Amino acid sequence: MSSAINLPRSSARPGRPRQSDIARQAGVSQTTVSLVLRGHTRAAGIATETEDRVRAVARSLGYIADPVATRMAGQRNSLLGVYTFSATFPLDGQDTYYPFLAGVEERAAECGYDLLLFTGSSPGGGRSHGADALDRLRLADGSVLMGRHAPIRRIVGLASAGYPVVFLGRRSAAGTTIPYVGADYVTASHAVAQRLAAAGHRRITYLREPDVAPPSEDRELGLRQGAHDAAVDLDVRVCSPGQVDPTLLQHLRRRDRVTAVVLEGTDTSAVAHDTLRSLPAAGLSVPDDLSVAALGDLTAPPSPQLLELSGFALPRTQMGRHAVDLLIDLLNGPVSPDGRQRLLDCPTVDGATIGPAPAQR
Amino acid sequence: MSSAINLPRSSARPGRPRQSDIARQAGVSQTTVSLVLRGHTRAAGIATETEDRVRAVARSLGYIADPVATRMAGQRNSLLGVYTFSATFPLDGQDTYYPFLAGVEERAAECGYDLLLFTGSSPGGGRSHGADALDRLRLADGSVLMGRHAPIRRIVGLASAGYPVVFLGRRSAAGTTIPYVGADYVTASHAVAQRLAAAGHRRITYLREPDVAPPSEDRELGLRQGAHDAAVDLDVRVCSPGQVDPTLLQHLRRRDRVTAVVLEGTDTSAVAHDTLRSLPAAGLSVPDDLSVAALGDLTAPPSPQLLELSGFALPRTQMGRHAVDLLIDLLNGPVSPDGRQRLLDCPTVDGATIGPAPAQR
DNA sequence: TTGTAGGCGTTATCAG
DNA sequence: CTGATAACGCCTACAA
Repeated sequence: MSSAINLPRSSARPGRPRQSDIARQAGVSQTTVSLVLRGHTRAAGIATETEDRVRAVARSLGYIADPVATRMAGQRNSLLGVYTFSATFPLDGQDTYYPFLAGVEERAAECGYDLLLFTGSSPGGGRSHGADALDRLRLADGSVLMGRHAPIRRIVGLASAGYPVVFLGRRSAAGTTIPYVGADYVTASHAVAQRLAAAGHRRITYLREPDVAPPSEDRELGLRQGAHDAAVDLDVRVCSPGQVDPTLLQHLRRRDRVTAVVLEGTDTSAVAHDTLRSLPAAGLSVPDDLSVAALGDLTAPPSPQLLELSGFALPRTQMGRHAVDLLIDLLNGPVSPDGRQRLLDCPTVDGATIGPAPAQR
Repeated sequence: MSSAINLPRSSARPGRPRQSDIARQAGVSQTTVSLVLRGHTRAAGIATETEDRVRAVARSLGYIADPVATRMAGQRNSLLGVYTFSATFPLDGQDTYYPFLAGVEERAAECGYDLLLFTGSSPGGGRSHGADALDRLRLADGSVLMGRHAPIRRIVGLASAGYPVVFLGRRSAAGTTIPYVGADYVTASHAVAQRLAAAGHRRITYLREPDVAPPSEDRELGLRQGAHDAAVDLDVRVCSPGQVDPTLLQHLRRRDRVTAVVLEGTDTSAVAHDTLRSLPAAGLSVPDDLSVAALGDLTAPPSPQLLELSGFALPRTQMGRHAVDLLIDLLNGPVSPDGRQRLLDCPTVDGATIGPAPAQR
């Protein structure tokens, strides 16, 4: 019989008061309780007297709506997923993703959403990046995705299956473009080239990481255009982490007559850090012997006493906030194609590492 | 008719696949799907063939159980809540909570849990700390709570209502003690007093923040005991942020003959940072004129070129990991009272700011 | 071996 | 103005 199921609720378990408890004590129906508690009393035209009575009983019982049931009844769960394609919280204190998360969290809070942090992407985790990892996104009403490397195809699949997704960073696959909030690397990098040119530099080198990822592609593009527009010699040099050493830097400066080096911030910024660490050993002082510019702020400063790098930063927190806004827009209905992609300006960082080009020796 | 209600689900909205969808495609009942997916196939004696078929359809549909419904039905959903009593991600880049979160995330991932980040606590958020904020925790199987200031009473309420909770930091209310994973501030602070004594300091001052919070209480206790054991003069000085200036420091050194100052790391470490910033203006060099020790690492270093502070650090990431372990233990059944509270050792930081006590002038 | 039915606590619709 | 009644998605005791 169902009594075996019912009894524990009504008697055995002291439990939390339910709307039906209030209803009984107030002598109304459970529906009325719900109406009153949700403030629909006007719309439903409920007697003020009734309302007061219900409210009183609710208070006296210390009633609190069960969030689980509430979300179950509404058809959304007010949960926004956050998925990072890489360790969400890198062990070595890299704070690449943290500011994004901060922005996401801030805005989500303001909008009444909680965050579902998917942990599948952690290295050594019990879960893999595999198929089911992405499927779990469905737990949330919609999700913000990020990470330098992401399986676009599958994300496109998700999105076109109607699942609301926003990528933090410009991403697109052949044909389709998924909703994203990115940084305008092209424009910002273009400006960096111009600044270097304005400082008199005629030969500059961009030390970029070898992996193919939109941020690096966009930077290279902007830098090339900027260099071209300013009639500056640009050498794009692809380096793996560990390949940059004092010798290379000396060669650049002495042999190739390069007067400015452009670095980029990535999830590890490994190449950039290598470069900065190699400068002293190379006997090059910044910006006297060599100017240095950064495309995007470097995470995890290598040493404390470094000069602030000139270049531009990423509006990470802002990006996080906008991503949430876009996601919520998506949740609330279709968004025009134009509105689905948003690029934010990168704040310029004056810094102290761009100086006038040294006279040719 | 209900068709008006049913249609949107089955056709209009692509939505998430439900067990009934699987059931239909697999030609079985929804019950069977549930049984199979929960692994009750043995107990229920379900044909292996049926099971395979169900599993295949589930996979092909990318089925994932709705965590809300799962919990509603009284089951676990493999979600761990994280609630911070203060902004989880402070705007000013303070990273007090981040390492905790990192530890929690790591361990949760290893154990197959996702994280539910409750955002109710953000300042300026649309939500308050109010009643419902804490109640949303129920969406998760259990929760990790943190924050220098927390409404213990209500947390005790939650815990004694049977909801699994672990506090990150030692917390107790009159009578009850909630499960926690804390840092052994007492022992670590005691050791700091001893170290100062060993360096010859006979008069030291502890500049602590005015608010009453367990970390500060424990530190004061340990420091007092350590000072007592080492026969050292300890002055505990309660300072509000902004009250520490060069003049105060000069007075301490010149008038009170204090040779060492002890600072504490809090969520803002405001007083500590004020102190550090005031040192140069006070004409005091560290550690020649004055030794400085830190009880807990200071978040958000005030200036880049500071010496590493001697004292101890917090094993934040470890604490986060242990909190998850404890929480999972709690989830799996009763934990002995002894096991419900865990204190971790604080790693000693040698640093460069404790020097021999200067000779009395 | 599989399906039926009822319940979890709330919201929403629709008669009365 | 109020109260049945039916979802929401899942789980499980019990029936067939």
